[in-house]
Amino acid sequence: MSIRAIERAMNVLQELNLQPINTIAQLHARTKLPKPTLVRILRTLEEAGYVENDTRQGGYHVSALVTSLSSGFHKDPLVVEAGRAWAIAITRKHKWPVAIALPDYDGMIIRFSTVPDSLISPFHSTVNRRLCMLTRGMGLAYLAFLDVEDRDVIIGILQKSEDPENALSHHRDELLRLLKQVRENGYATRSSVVEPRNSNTIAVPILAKSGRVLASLGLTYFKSAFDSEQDARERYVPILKSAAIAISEDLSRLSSSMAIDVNSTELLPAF
Amino acid sequence: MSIRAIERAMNVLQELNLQPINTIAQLHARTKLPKPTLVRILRTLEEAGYVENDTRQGGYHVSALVTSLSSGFHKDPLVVEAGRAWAIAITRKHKWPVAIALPDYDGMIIRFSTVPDSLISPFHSTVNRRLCMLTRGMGLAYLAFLDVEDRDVIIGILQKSEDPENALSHHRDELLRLLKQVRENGYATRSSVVEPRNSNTIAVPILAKSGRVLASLGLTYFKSAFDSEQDARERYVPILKSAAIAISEDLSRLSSSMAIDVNSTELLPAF
DNA sequence: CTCCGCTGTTTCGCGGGCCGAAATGGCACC
DNA sequence: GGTGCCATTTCGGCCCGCGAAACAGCGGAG
Repeated sequence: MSIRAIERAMNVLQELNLQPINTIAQLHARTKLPKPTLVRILRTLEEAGYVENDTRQGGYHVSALVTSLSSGFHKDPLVVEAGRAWAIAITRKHKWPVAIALPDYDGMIIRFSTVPDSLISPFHSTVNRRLCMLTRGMGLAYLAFLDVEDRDVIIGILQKSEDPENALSHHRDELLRLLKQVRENGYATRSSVVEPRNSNTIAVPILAKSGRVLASLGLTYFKSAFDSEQDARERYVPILKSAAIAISEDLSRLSSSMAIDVNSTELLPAF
Repeated sequence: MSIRAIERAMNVLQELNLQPINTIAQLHARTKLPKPTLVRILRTLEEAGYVENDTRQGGYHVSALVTSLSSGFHKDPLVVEAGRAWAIAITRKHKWPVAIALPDYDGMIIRFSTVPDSLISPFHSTVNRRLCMLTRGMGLAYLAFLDVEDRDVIIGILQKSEDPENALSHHRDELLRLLKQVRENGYATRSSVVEPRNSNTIAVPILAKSGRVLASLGLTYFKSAFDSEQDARERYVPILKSAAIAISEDLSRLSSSMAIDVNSTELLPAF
């Protein structure tokens, strides 16, 4: 009962957001649409200004105008707003993509990702993607720092799950040992039994000043870029930890409603 | 040669982003599309999850999923990334919408706006909107702090413009007097001869540590909410000034590539 | 050079999907 | 009950999007 052409166009636009550059063949494979249809849809989006056909690179990519399709929506939690600039700064300096994930019932949802900023990264932009709590670095980094009561509620929920990625919830001792270690280390990594195997994620919790865990901050890299896992951890764990602390500080300043800043006006230069 | 249904849907989606809630009648008036067509497009977008039909409020609005249409794009300048959290914090506390604008040739372009966050605001989300340099608060706040050389280049360009909003460029003395006053005050406001008359904007420059002006930060309010213009200025100018300084500090920390933070790891708590 | 396999793009005639005037149903106010 | 105005549904016609097929433009292999 709805308009097929529009559904297709929206799917194409979503797909275009998943990669920096998209060939017709890739889009054809992912959307199952006939190529002439894709060309027509892409031309339409291009004439409307949402898409650019980069002939040098041989493919299409979204343009700046796509932001106008969502500019009316930003109800991101403040922790995402506070964290996004830090995430971008890390990616600029260290190249690998960084993401911020928030808890959602029995998993984590990625709310911000610098994948598009990361030139070397062939990863898909993973905004709005759901991550399992027990096998993903960003899930573990959150769960491990949750207070015991809330944590046990979530583990209870996970035990009812059929998802094999939640299997660890049935081995409580093993799970608690893992969480304890995450807490001691101050970071978590993705389980090695889970896809994709050629990359890994290091994640740290973002804590409120009160100590409550709000979100997690994760960096993803290709294993092949480092001699060992240990190398990557030694390099990025301190960076992520200090960024998490900086986000936490920004956050408390922001939510304190700028009372201090307003009072200190007399200290300001004359502008 | 392009697909009409898609063009229409994209226009509707853009319009939906301009107001928190949109009735069919409003959309009909703005897009000139027949109402049955609108209903069909909206149902399509709703089934795809981009739009919600809020029957209580009697209208449609974009949903969280629209972010997936632009999640692959964030090449915002760092100053926008650094400033957005502060803009949101101001709007949360003081309700009025706040925007960040960047220079673009002979005008300013709004790159971020908290209009959607501002419940009281019936203003349109103005992201990507162009503002005149000489009549708008955000333009003057930028231009006044530009170094003399660059400033004169822009004034030269403006003098060639036919736009009546750029008329002041032909009265150099008057213009320079205005800019001098903006510099002394540390803020600018929108010219009173320009639409919309029922609101006003107070804007301050965002300066790099080097002193170079990067962008402007503006707050818009209804005149009727205050006894006088002076009341509004006394209240919001200090807030905007301190926020601009905070953004500037965040920015220099972010672009210093976090070298300091990384080295201070030993000071961190154990997480 | 020619063939091949792979791209992205254009052609074109068929058919069904989108279109919108008109009708319907719903709600608020007089 | 009447009168607007609203969102939504109906339905027949016509147009417009559809996609198989053909075309064109590579680069590499034979």
